Amino acid sequence: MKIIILGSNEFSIPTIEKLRQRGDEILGVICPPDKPNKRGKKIEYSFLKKFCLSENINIYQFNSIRNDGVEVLKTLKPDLMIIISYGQIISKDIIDIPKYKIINIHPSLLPKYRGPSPIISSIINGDYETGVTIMKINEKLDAGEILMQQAVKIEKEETGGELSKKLFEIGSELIIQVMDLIENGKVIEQLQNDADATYTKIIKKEDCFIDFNKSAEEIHNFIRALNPSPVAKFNLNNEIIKVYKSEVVLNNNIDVKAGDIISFNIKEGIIIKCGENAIKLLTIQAPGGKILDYKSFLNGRKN
RNA sequence: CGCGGGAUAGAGCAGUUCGGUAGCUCGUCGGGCUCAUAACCCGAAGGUCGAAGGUUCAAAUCCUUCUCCCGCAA
Repeated sequence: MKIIILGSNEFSIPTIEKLRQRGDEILGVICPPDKPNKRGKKIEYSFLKKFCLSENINIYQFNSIRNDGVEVLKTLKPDLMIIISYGQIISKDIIDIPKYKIINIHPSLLPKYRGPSPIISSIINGDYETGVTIMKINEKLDAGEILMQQAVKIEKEETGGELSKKLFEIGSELIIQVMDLIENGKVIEQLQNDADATYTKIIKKEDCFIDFNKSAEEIHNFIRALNPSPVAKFNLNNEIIKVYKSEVVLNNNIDVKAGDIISFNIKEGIIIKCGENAIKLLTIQAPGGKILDYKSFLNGRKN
């Protein structure tokens, strides 16, 4: 088939590679416009764009795909379009361009966790299982018919980044299976039950601050969900400290308030009291500094 | 040219203001103590001070240029 991919990051890459192995033709990859500047230096292309450049894949970039993209897409005459983590809303006239419409990899067991942050939300909620859904795009957000779905276990200490990688890897395999079914006319479209739908919100920077009134368990899940991006953080002596890894420490001392520092030394580590139990911060980062394990962080630091 | 921090031993840092013996903590290795230890004591190894040029009797430190890393803001 002639395929167009819409993606913004590296999670499209497994799918692109598998499609090429399968013998499909990638007409092009649509990715967002280059961000103008990073730290006042040169323009840095996205990982996906760099990959496409090195693999000789056509790249299309539209400020607004609804306005600028339609004519180009019509000209390309794709059989199928695949959306993998692309920020913009797709309008009806675009959906109708490809012969087999547009399908999407959504990293959750739809209709659960519709919206922009399904992976992070599932870890924050302490779920033991999530999944990947291949669905058709329609005008409503993440509400199209389900073509294929697979449950995936969430490992105990798995981070948001690790789980994302895993889910899109599995998603790329499901895409291949779905395409086989489409070609054979055997694909089954299953409606979502909107009554069961749950929704996730976009995670903003101000949402990343740790609330120490919550239980250590919840905070630990929050930290690993937001690792490596956008990263959980908290305020320590007017410095914003990012936290990448943590572990729960049993501590039900009533005399210590939630948010108080229980220990801050190399021997015992950095331990902060939470609403229930306490949390030990293992890997952290000060502003302007590198990501450090707690021993290195404390080492040269005058307390 | 968006704002800012940084590069010194394997790691984290001090020293740079005001030029004059390369330091601290951790780790590593060796030894000791101990029933034992990730604890404690003693000792050792480990450096082109990011790169290049300049000033100087003398540069980690002063001047010029460059490279790389990171935080914020978008």
